[in-house]
Formats: sequence, structure tokens, C-alpha cells
Amino acid sequence: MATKFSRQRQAIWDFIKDRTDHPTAEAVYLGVKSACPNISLGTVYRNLMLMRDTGMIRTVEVGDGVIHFDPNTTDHNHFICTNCGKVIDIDGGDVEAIKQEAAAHFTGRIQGYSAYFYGLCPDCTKSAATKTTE
Amino acid sequence: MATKFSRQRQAIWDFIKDRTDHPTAEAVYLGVKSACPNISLGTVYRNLMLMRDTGMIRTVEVGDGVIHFDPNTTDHNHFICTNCGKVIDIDGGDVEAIKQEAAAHFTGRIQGYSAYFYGLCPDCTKSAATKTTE
DNA sequence: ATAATAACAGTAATCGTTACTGATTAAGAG
DNA sequence: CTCTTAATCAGTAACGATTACTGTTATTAT
Ligand SMILES: [Mn+2]
Ligand SMILES: [Mn+2]
Ligand SMILES: [Zn+2]
Ligand SMILES: [Zn+2]
Repeated sequence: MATKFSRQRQAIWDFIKDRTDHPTAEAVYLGVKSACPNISLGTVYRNLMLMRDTGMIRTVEVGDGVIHFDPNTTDHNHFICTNCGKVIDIDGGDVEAIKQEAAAHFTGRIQGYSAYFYGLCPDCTKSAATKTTE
Repeated sequence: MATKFSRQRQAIWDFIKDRTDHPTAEAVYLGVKSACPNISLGTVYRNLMLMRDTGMIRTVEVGDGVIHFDPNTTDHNHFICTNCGKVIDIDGGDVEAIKQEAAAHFTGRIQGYSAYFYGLCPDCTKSAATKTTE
């Protein structure tokens, strides 16, 4: 009889649960405005962090100074476009193998792991190509 | 005839050039105080960022909300202790192999890469062991 | 030594995030 | 269906790391 499922929390969950684009708190806030017109940014942060702490979602920090949120809690890597900033999943990589590789060169005990790959995303690669040809 | 090498910049470089502990700007600021008693934190930031932009050092963002600085600009991975926060180099891993592995599962062009491993560092593993035995 | 300007110290501003506070409201009990 | 109460809220203030501004200082070339 502890946790109440408020309308705001439900709206935030509905918004993020199927996302694959790793929105920021600000983006969630804007996206949830239609369902909850006067929700506050603090409420969005509080709920997102609570969802992280209870394992419903995970946070992704890609180095742009902003926290991104990800409903996909399975082990996977991320690609960040240096041109447009998009954060894209890299599925199917052998995460365990990478962990083993690093463990072989370190004396401590490795528990978690997160990797970020940088470069031009498919979209930006395409527009860079059209720009050079014209 | 553009860049002047100030006493402050020299002191910052002398402080960081052989470090392997990935100090923050605040730590560099404190460490450089003996050589430059009234240097300002802004000067430390400006110079560290300038050194990064010119490739003398690199920045390391491990997810603790603070930028760490690293004079080792060669490709290498990092380990972050979840207990004490230390940032430790993992040398000798096959960085290229990891990049290839990820590239195989992604359609964009991967240029850079950085990985962070989390767990208990050797020191904290040791003290955790003594605590359980006593 | 002098001039030109890169770089400085000090301080104010920015921005993402967190903490506080009095008002709502979801959910279990009767 | 009320009633109670504690979880959650909206609004706003505070926070901490980083960046920007401004008038002064000091490095470098002449
Ligand atoms: Mn993801
Ligand atoms: Mn390093
Ligand atoms: Zn892109
Ligand atoms: Zn440790």
C-alpha cells in the first residue's frame, strides 16, 4: 500500500515505454503536456528517476551534458551522431565478449559496462553525400 | 604569433601532463594553487578546454556530472569504482576489435568510441574483504 | 623600452537538475 | 460511497558545474 500510480506517472510511462529515441527530461515534459497540460518539469524528473531506481527504465549519459532516458533495459550499446546528436541503439553486439576483453586487462571486478560509439548517423551520412555531389 | 604561453598555462600543463588519475577542473585548480596562488577556476577551465581542443589532452565523462581530464590521448578504456569514484585506465584492450564488433551491427560510419566499465576497484575490493572477515 | 593583444582574475550569468512547501488526490478501510 | 491519510503534485527556490563578460595584466615581437 505504498506506491500510488498517479495520472502524471501513467502519462510519462505511456509516453516513454515504446520510445527508441532516448528522450531527455525536457522532451518527455513537452511530449506529455498534451495529456497533462500543467504537469511540472520537476514531476517529470522525479518520476523518471524513480522509474530508473525501480528498474523500469535506464539512464543514458552520452556526454552532451543532458540525461537521456531509455525504456530498453536489456544490455545494448549506443551510437551518438556527432552532427545531429541523435542517440541510436546498436543491437545484436556481443556485450559479454567486450566485458571479458576488458576484464582480461584489469585486476578489479567488472560488474557493469556502457559503451558509446561516435560518428555520422545514416541520415547525416546521406545528406553529407548529396551535399558533396551537387 | 598568436598563442602566448602564460605562467598559468604552463603550471596547469606541468600539473596534469603525467597524471594517470583523471583529475577534475576543481582538482587541477587546487593542485596548481601552490605554483599560482591566485589563479582563478575560470582560467583552469579555459586552459583545459583549450588543451583538449588542440589535442594535448582529452576529456573523460564518466557519468558523475563532472568533467575529468586525461593527458593520455591514446585509445584506451576506463574503469570507474562505484564505491570511491576513482577513474582507472584499462590499458592493453583491443579497442579496434570492439569498434569492428559494433560496426558489424550498425549501418552508420563509426569514428570514435569510448567505453566505461563499472565495479569495485582493487583497493575497495580489498577493504570490503577485510570488513567481511572481521 | 614600447606597443599590441592574448590571457588573466574576479564576478555574474547560464542551465540542467534537485530540494522545499503547502495544496491535491489516489487508494485502502469502514 | 464517504473518510482518512500518506503519496504525489505544481510551483518555485536553491544548487553546482560550467561559461561568459569586463576591465586589468603580462607575454611576445619589434
Ligand atoms: Mn538504448
Ligand atoms: Mn585515461
Ligand atoms: Zn545525424
Ligand atoms: Zn574504489
